[in-house]
Amino acid sequence: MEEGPVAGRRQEQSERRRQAILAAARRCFGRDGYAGATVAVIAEEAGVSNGLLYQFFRNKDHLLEVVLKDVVRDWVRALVPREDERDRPSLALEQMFRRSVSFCATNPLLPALLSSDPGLQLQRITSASAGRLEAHRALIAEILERGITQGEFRADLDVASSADLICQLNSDYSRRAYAADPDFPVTPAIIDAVVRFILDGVRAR
Amino acid sequence: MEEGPVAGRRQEQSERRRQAILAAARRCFGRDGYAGATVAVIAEEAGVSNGLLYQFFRNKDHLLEVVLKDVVRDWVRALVPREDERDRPSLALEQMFRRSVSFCATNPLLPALLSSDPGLQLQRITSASAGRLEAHRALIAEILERGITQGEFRADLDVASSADLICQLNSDYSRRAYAADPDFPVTPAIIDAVVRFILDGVRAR
Amino acid sequence: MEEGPVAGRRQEQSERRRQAILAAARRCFGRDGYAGATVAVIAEEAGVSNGLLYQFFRNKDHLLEVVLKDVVRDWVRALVPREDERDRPSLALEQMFRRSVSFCATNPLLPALLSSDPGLQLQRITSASAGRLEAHRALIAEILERGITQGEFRADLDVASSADLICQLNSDYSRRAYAADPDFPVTPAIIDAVVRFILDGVRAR
Amino acid sequence: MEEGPVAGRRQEQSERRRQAILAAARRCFGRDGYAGATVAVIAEEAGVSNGLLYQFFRNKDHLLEVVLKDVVRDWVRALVPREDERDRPSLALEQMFRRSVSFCATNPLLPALLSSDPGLQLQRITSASAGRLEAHRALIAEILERGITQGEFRADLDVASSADLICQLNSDYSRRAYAADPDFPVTPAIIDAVVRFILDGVRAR
DNA sequence: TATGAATGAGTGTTCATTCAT
DNA sequence: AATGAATGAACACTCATTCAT
Repeated sequence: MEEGPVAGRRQEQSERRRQAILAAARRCFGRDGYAGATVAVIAEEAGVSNGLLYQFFRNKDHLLEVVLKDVVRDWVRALVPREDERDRPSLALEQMFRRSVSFCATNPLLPALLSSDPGLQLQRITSASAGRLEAHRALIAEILERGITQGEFRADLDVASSADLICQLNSDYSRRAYAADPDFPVTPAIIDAVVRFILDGVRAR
Repeated sequence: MEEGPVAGRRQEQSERRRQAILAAARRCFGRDGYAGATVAVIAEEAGVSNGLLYQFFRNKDHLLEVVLKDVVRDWVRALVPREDERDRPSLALEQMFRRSVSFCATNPLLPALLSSDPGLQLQRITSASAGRLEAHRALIAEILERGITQGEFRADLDVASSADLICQLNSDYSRRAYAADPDFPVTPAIIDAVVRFILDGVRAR
Repeated sequence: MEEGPVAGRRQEQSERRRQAILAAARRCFGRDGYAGATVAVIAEEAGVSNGLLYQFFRNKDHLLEVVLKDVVRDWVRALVPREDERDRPSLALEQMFRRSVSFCATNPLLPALLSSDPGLQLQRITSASAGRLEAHRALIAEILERGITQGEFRADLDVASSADLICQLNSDYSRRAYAADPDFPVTPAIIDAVVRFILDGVRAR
Repeated sequence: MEEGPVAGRRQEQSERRRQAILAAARRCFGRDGYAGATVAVIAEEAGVSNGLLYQFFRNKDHLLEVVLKDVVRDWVRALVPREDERDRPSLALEQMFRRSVSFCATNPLLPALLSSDPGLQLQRITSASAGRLEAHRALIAEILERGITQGEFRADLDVASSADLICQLNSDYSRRAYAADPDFPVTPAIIDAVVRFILDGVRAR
């Protein structure tokens, strides 16, 4: 009924808790997978009660759905080329790759999404996000086309396949950067090698 | 107690059932993920009773562990260069890539393993298999070294990073070949493009 | 603290809200049963907040208790013979029956009470209302006695049992009139038949 | 695989447990209503584990469905006129009434069904049983018709309405016989009075 | 007085695991 | 060796109740 600082503070705390739940869910889903993560643990890590979760999200599925949308949104946002990269396709490709890796290194869950984790059984859910990945691939294709036009990239490049490959490497090393598997560390040297590899593959000789 | 043909036949049937369970488990884990697969369904698909499973395997975890070891063993076996590829590093790389994709296209579960599927919660388990993946990478490194020695590959190649990258692409497209996501199909054109990318990246100019 | 028209108006609105809650509770309990009705829905239908309910009623049980008392009070009030029926026992019986049916047709919840709905788990609660039902039966007995005295009813009538029977039929058809089960509709013809049955059973030959 | 006394004994015990669950469910549903009865309590009263219940019944709903079907089947079975009552309509009506009361006095849950307990919210479920109640009413109508033909019952009897009324009383006192409410006991005297009332209403003068 | 965000005990249900046969 | 009936711990989810505002 009453609007004002009082209602505001309450609403504010409520929103803070909602965010805490989302953050905890990102961590848990990313760490334990969908089935492995329990609502109870998510709530505990968020520092709220079991039931509060259901005031914000219809059910566990819905929570995951929202988390995924947020993560993918953040990721795609990070990938968009900066203004000064517009006319330098090679740089655009390189920076996109590096930003993606950086992003994932600090963002749980995306790896699972990118690898189409069968444990998530997310057919319906991820299809919503699939469009965004497609957009990402289209973005790369666009950069490649521009590079060809400008003569910086090979004229005979198979744009579609190359975009797929680059998009794939983007996802891969981003995922591994997060997973931080000690047996397969993603060192700066490797990152540099991959960048060189990509550019070698697309650049005109 | 009894030795002879009867005991032999029994043992034989027992081994056949064990294999049936392992085959069903491969399918189920690959299709449904670890948490999604139920012991009951695995037993049913194997055509045995629920309880028999526990005569061969300590528990669900153990079953997965054995399945994974087998799958990785089969995979690595398929990757080893053929005799006639020994002295042709480029061909060896290409065939290794193509064989891996073929293998995964008909082998559920490996993709999940390769992507460190968090749904599988394989931290402890995969460490056992990690050694084999490491061996795979070493194998690639060996091919690269030979190619450099023979002058077929670039002399300034970063062997370790390149091996990592190629191993990664191996896993990626193998995984995707199995997943068969309609939104991201792995067409022959893409396979060819990836092969070309790899060879472009390592070959001497 | 403050006395005057403001306090009065506040108190007035408070009472109006209390009544809104009671009305909503009648509807909900009648429609959904005790366990099926939720405090949240009752509050919503009453147009008040969840918590306000607990300012007027100790808990859900208490709310039901009050609702039941009110309903039974209204019902019994409706049953009391009118002035002009005082000396005409047959008419009194008939009108009582018809009024009860009419009352229940527009009053949820009473039917559930009348049928000792186990879903309501009313053992302790209804005992409070039982006295009123007993009063109703006594009322019928009284009418029967008067009818016997006046020679309109059979002299050998088992008053207690007959009162019980009539009270029962009262409840039955009242309940059914509300339930409005399409498979067992309470038509005017049935009402008439029941009235005739009752009068046939008690009237002197 | 193996059929014989061993498998038989196991199967036998299994069936015994199934029956124990059904019996416990009858008691619990009858005593506590659908929502009030918990699966845990039913299992405990049946002396089995929580989970076993779900080997026999899909879920709580299904369990109730089966229980209801059984109860109604038993009840209707009890109501069918005996051979020697065939040509004596008055006796048939009387015995039907008395048998129904006896049946319900020892059979939990039927009362709840008969009173269309809204707490059960059984629309879909009971509709299956509604047919049986309809059959019951048809049975009474048949007896009435025969009585009219034989000249034992009033020629001007409204058969449909009378059948409804008698069916209703059948249900009522059956229900009350089970509920055994101390405030409204069903004494033999009352039973006799109701029987007399019914026969008075239908018999020719 | 009035709100509704927050709680947590309790529910129905699943499923890995055991064990009598 | 093999079965599958039986177990019970664990899960997602609901809802009566409380309390800071």
